[in-house]
Amino acid sequence: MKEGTSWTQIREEVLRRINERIWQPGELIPNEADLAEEFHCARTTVNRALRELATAGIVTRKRKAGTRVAVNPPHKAVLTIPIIREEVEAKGGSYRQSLLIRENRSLPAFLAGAFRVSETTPLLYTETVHFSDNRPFIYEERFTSLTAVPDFENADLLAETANEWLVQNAPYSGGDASFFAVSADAKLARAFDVAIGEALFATERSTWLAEAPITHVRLVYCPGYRMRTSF
Amino acid sequence: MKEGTSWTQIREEVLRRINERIWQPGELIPNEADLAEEFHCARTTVNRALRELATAGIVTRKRKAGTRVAVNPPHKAVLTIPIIREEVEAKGGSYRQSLLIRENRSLPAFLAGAFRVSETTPLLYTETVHFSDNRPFIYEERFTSLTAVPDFENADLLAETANEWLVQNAPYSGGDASFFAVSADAKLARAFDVAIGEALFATERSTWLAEAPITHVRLVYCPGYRMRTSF
DNA sequence: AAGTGGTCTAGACCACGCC
DNA sequence: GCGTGGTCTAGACCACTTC
Repeated sequence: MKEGTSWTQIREEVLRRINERIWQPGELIPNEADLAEEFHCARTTVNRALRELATAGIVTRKRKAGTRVAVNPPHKAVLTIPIIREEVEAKGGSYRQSLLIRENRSLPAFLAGAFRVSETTPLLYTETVHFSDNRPFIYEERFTSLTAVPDFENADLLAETANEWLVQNAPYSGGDASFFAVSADAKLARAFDVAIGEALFATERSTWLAEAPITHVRLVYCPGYRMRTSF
Repeated sequence: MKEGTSWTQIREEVLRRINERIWQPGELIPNEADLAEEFHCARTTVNRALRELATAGIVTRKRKAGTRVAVNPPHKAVLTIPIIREEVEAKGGSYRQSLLIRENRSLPAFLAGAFRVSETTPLLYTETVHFSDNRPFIYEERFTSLTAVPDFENADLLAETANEWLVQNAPYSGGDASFFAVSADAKLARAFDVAIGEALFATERSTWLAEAPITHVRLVYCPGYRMRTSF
């Protein structure tokens, strides 16, 4: 049929009225039926536009109570956690990795809180340096549960990074991540060729599949690295 | 009417088939019409389910090419950037701020790349320490454009933080953020009572409204702080 | 009880993109 | 060309929430 207004146009118009304070924060905006009449379109189309705005946190919707302009702008940013090889190559660098350690280890005590496997779970520990244009870029320390991913013990980690192998072979249902600063210890200082105590950006991530822990990884980035996002 | 299957049920069933590798990564899944027939529902309902999965990055969709299981799990995390007062109070701490500096400044050269205002734009510079239970929590340095937000010059920043005032009074259309590590300089070392050179976690954010820069802020967190998120 | 958003249907046309 | 997803319609019933 293609008459009236498209849902994206309605979304933009509503956004405009909110940004120009025609509809104030906290204020009730017209209901779907009225907006459909104003825009000469079906109520479904208005619904789509407002639903997207609600998902984005711009408005809040409740049955019977109606649709209101959200009081707080959505202080949210989507963080994309890239595959290291892709991050390096996206910046035009050449990627290389060096596998330093690969051995079975039990869970170290300091990880008991972050990585919830029992002390007897067999784990594979790997330590890898990722290079960008032959300069050390990321220092990776990873524990992977061989209970959750038995095949990982036989993975060829020289051809493929642990990250890539797991992405291809171990689905996960959730995870958590943290971001912080560390001082370079002797090992990191040597790896990055900086002084001991240098401030480095680091992240830790755990992933699991239906409550079963899969892997825990700590990445320490080279000096000066910034993780970026837009919103 | 309420027959067939709801779109959430379809979404869950598709997710199940993907997680159980019934549909492999990269593989083409049946088209909307066929799935609608299988689930005894309208094509619109299948469309809704698959659209949500595409938004979440679980599948990729192209006209004519069809719907495929995404090769990479969505390495995405939604980062909520909290209001500092709320972050402190959510952890059960008592919040207090101390406004150290409030004066007009022109744009410092080192920010020219990050905060794109002209050199002649009048800016208000504020420097604030945020406390949690009377311990210094965050050191904030902020530049705010008085062209974009003239009223900010008269804001009562003792009653309300700059962040809160801007959230209430200055809508924004976008922004970017970066996350990194810094070494404590003399000022930060004194503020947090740590040694010079200590590694601290920091973020920088800029926001703008329709290309017009509003504010640029650098937050340096207390030693040991971790920013966390789940996915 | 009544108003409002949430969802579903059946059908239609359109837009993109592979061939 | 033509198959596939993207969108829109008009109508209907449902579910939740406030009154």
